[in-house]
Amino acid sequence: MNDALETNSVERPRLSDVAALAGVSTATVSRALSNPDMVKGNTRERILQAIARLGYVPDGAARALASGRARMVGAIVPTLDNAIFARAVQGLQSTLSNAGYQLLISAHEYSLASETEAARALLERAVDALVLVGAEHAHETWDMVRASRIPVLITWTNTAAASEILTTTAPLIGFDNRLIGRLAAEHLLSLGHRTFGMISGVTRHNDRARHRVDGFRTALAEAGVRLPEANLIEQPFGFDGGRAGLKHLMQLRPRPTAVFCGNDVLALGALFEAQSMKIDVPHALSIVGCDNLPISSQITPGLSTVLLPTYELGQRAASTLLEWLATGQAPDNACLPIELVVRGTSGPAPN
Amino acid sequence: MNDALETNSVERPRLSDVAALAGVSTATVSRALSNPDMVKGNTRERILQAIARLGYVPDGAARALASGRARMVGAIVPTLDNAIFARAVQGLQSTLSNAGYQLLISAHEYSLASETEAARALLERAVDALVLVGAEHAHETWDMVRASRIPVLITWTNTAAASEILTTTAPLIGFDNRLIGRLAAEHLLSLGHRTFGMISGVTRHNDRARHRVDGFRTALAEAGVRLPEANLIEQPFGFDGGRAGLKHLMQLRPRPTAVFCGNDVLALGALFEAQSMKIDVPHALSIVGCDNLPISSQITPGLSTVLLPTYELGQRAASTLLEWLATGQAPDNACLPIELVVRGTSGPAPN
DNA sequence: CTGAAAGCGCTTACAG
DNA sequence: CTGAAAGCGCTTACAG
Repeated sequence: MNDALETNSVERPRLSDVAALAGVSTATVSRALSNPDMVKGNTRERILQAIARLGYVPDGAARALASGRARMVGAIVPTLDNAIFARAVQGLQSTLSNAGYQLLISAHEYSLASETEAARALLERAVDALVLVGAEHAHETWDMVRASRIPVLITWTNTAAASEILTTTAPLIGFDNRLIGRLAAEHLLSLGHRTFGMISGVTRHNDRARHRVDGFRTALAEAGVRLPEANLIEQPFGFDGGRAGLKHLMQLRPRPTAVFCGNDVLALGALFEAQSMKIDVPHALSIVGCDNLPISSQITPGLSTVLLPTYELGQRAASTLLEWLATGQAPDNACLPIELVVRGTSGPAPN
Repeated sequence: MNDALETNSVERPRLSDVAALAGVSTATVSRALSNPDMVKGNTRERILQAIARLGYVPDGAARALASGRARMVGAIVPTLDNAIFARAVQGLQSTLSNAGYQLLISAHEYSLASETEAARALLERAVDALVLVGAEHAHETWDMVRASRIPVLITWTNTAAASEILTTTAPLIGFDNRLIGRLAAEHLLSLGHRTFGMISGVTRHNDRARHRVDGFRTALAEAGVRLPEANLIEQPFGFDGGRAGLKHLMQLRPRPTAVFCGNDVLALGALFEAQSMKIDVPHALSIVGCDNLPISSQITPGLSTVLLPTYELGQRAASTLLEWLATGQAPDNACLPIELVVRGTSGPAPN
């Protein structure tokens, strides 16, 4: 019965159409929508009916311009093609949308320059806040972000960028990436390993990767074990990187009996390569990853890993940002708990 | 040297600030930005300098309101937690952002109701276009989408929703999901299998899943093979679903010698369960999945699968939408090519 | 090639 | 509790 209204009108209905139909002013309709208890129940009723009748959907651009809030949050991640970031984004998105915020997403594929472009693009959409991964960003990115005066949250790390010429900082919600490396080292040391390898993601412009290397190396050093340069290889994240890394490590002499990988994708690649090479994991080689991807608990032979609660990270980042937006109070830094999950590592084979 | 300007101004610079500094009208600045060759090179120069000097970033809300284009596209996917959707979103995002469009993303977790909510939320942000997965959506979703009068693209399927009480349709860019099932069936039949099982995702409200079942069953029937009800089990997407599905199938008598899974996540779960059950894959059991996730080419024993070019799908959807927005011409439907990738399937064990 | 001015569709003090 | 009106920061015919 409202077909005529819905189907025949050439124009999308406006707030004023609703107001006219309900016999009130546009101001009242606006209030009924954003501040329902400012209008009398009776009036509200009529307005809601008019809205339903017309199929009215507010225009976010106008609303954002008038109110100064777009109810959108931007996020820039390295890639969605790694489950670990996809999960975090999922956590971010679901928490935001429950609070009426939408997520504008962009990926920079590990390029600082495209991150800058992405930041510009998101800021141009008038996002209310921005989520970044890691503390290391191009000067231009920091400049723009600062100039925009919107809340910015750094995730995935609990450590401000080291090479700070910049005074710029932002609240951090993340993990202690050094501890990740330390947990791996201590675990492998406790099993009796003495010869190690590490396959890291590319550390340039990636503070998380660097800190993981750092923590691993430091913990080994504390135990009196040195990690030679050759025993640390950087590879692009991906199965192939893990495979190439392992291939390299396995031709070293003495051959490492334990390998720590910067994340689970590398670790899985290493595992697959070990299988191809007929290396007996875990008896001839123990592998520890990081992330605890769903697949990591399924795969055989077992893959030990450091569990990162990334979905929770996404949720936490979202709720932190929402509170920041609501109160105007910048939040404290937070460091989410991580834990080592042991599956199928063993001591070095006696020889 | 522009520190004073950048750091001390309390307000974010406006178009009018740029105009004042460059000594032109706001109209000219606006043109310099969106239609550079409408302004003299000389003038443009000065404007660009003023912009750089002030660190001006346009306000997207105002721009969207005035121009009627937000330069944003909304996408609603079932979940980002499956690599296959994450990849498609990545393809979508990168193509869009190259064209100056940003992606507003939402996930509905296989709930039609939350899809409706997501659609409303995105439409309220005044997106210029919308991308949906599958042709089956709540009545309310279709209504809103139609009322919004923006381009809407259906992806992942090449078939309009069957139970169309609705006259609503939208251009389709996707795969022939029936063919996926058919390819799996024909492959397994050609190996000599006669007893089959299928682990499908939940088919309710999921046309893609339904069509895959359909195609599998139809192709078997054409070869004179019936798929008994008990040999088809629906499971939620996830490793656990695959595991549970396989457990069920393996206790049937006669026991299936070949299993087709609705996607690779289910197939991997089935594979893991087979390993747990010490079933020799592929000799005692052949498994075929769908998607060709990166992991699927790495895993042992081999997993045959139907390769879906989902990254390309994302790109294609983006470019189609961009052209639609540019020309106003609704695009034709498109069906992307798929192909069977054979890895480690075998004929049934002789008995 | 450039400017003055209207207008995009909302929100929000300010009155009442 | 409600309305009249100004204003958010752009774009875009319309003139010149």
